[in-house]
Amino acid sequence: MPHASSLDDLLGRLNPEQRRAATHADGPLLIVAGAGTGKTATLVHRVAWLVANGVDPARILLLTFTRRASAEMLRRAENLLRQVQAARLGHIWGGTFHAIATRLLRRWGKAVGLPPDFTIHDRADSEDLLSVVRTELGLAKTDKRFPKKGTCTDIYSRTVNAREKLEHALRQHFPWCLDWADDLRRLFEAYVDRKEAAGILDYDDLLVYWQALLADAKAGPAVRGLFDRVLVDEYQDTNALQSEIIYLLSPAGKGLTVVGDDAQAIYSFRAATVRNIMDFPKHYPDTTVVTLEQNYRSSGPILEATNHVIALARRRYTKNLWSERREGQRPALVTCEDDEEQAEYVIRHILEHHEAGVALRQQAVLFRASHHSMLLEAELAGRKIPFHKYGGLKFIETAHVKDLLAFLRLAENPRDVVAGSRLLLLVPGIGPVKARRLMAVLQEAGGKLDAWAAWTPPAPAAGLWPKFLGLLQGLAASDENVAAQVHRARTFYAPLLEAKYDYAQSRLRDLEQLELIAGRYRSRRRMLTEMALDPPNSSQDLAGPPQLDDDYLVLSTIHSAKGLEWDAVYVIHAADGNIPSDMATKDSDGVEEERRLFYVALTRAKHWLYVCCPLRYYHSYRPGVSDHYGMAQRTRFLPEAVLAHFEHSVAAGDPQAGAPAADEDEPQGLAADIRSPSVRRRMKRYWR
DNA sequence: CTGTTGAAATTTTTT
DNA sequence: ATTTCAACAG
Repeated sequence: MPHASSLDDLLGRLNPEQRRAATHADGPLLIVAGAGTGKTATLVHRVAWLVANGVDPARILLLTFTRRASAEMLRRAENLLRQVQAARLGHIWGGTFHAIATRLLRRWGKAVGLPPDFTIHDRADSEDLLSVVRTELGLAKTDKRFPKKGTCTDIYSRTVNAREKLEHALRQHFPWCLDWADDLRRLFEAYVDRKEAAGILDYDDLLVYWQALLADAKAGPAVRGLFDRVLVDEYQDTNALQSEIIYLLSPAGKGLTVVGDDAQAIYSFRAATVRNIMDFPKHYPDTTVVTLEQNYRSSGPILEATNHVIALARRRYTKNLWSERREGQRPALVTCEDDEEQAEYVIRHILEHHEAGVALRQQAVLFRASHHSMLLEAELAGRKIPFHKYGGLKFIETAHVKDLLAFLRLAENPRDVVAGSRLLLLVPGIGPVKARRLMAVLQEAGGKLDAWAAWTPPAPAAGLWPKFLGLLQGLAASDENVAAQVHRARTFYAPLLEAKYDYAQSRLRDLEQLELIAGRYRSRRRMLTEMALDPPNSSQDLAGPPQLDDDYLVLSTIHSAKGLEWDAVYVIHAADGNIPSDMATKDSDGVEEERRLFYVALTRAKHWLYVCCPLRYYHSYRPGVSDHYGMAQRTRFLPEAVLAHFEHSVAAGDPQAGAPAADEDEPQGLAADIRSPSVRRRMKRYWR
């Protein structure tokens, strides 16, 4: 081990437990890492240590929760290796379960009957295909309403990922759909056939086929043999199917390292189960468990408070997070009158910190549901404070972007019914019935677009049809770069867009952005795969290489904030009904998960933490309630005993505005409009 | 068949 | 506010 001694110096910066984990030999290893305990540093050092000790980087598999986490870890490990002048990391296998599955299946999928050029459907595509199949089966017109496509997809996904029987999944998670069990079964069977016929894999299939590949008598050992070391991050958020994949990759746990924190399990709605991490030592005899408890992230008072929040949870791996830091401000619990006052308060403090030298990107506003930040976004936009929103509606999910990508997708896979129908419906005179027939024709012709040339379009489509067909044939045969293909589709599509949507100008600008970004991809297939697996979060993401000097505030759902940290964190809408979400309070498991979610939010903060609770909140619809305002209660996760660790304050209105209080009998919404007439106008822009 | 209009129902988090 | 479905005119 030529570099062991210099690496030792670097390892010396770790605490004893971290070092034990980083330099563990090759028996199964479970690292239980509390929030802010240097989990990433430990993993990074472990990767570097392995490579410095002669493990071939190309035989290391690093599974992370997001592509971003993977890139960050590889970057830091590479850095360490450079310092000890050891081997380069080179071609380590890093990425999400789904991304790695794609790579493996493109290469070895043939062994389980997959064509190498399969198409990947994202969540929305899966819903659409399921909906197509549903109408074909005639399940749409029944006396009682059939579950919505989104619900159907959730049910399907759960049975696959949790490996549960349909009845069981329905009883546990979708009891109101129990009546439909038989129809759902028929639907799912037809859906599976349909995907197979069209060469389509959805997210769940990527895992299913990976599992099948590993279980295959011939291909299994070959794929397993690719890796000497397997490291899995965020193990508490893996599901049953993923845990099987891990098992098949390393049945005895040799070379296997998993890292996680049961107190931060927040993805059970995606069928993740905390049992994976709890039972790990049972599944892999001789597991070494290392627990990281020294917190390096948060100030003493913040850690004190978050420890009390999570102490009220039921949990099994007990950790006592401690820190050497005592100093710091206590976290604040801020009571606000309403949403607007909350936005005022948050912005005021963001600006104060900013003036004191804390960059905007070192500050984050966190919330439970994507729409909780709507008003804040409008206010930020109005004051020209730059921000970046993670989670929620993605750029890729907007109708016009989906339309444009559908051109490329149909050219890539002419059997893709979802892309095809979407395009056909754009043509005037073509409705669902003709679209379905045309897709059937295409399917029978083995995907040859020429099959459409024989078709006589109805009068309204006569002018457009030849151009439409010509474009698609051109794209299908095209070997131009991807940007040029996007350009051709955009030129054809622009007038249709203008006729179909409001705010055409801003949508057209989005498509220009899309054309720019297309230039980054080597091939059309590459681009479509990336778009499905790792879509850009917002149009800002597409705007080109990030400027080092540009600074923006971070807005994020709590889920998307996982693994990240900021100097100042503002948790908004910390009221019962939002945190915990009303949706999740039907059983105690749901409430416990919401508690962990709240805990994740609080533990993102390094120096300043603000928890805001608006007393009055707006809800869009509630049966039998005409009044659209409700009175909120502080979140149940901050009972009196825990509150002792918070500083209390009341967000008084913005002193600068000096607006008179609203009249008692005047509806609040109207008063708000009068005070700030531009807010509503700005809100409208949000939906573009 | 298509395209439009209206009414009823629904409500989160994401690879 | 959005999605879904039914009714109806062309």
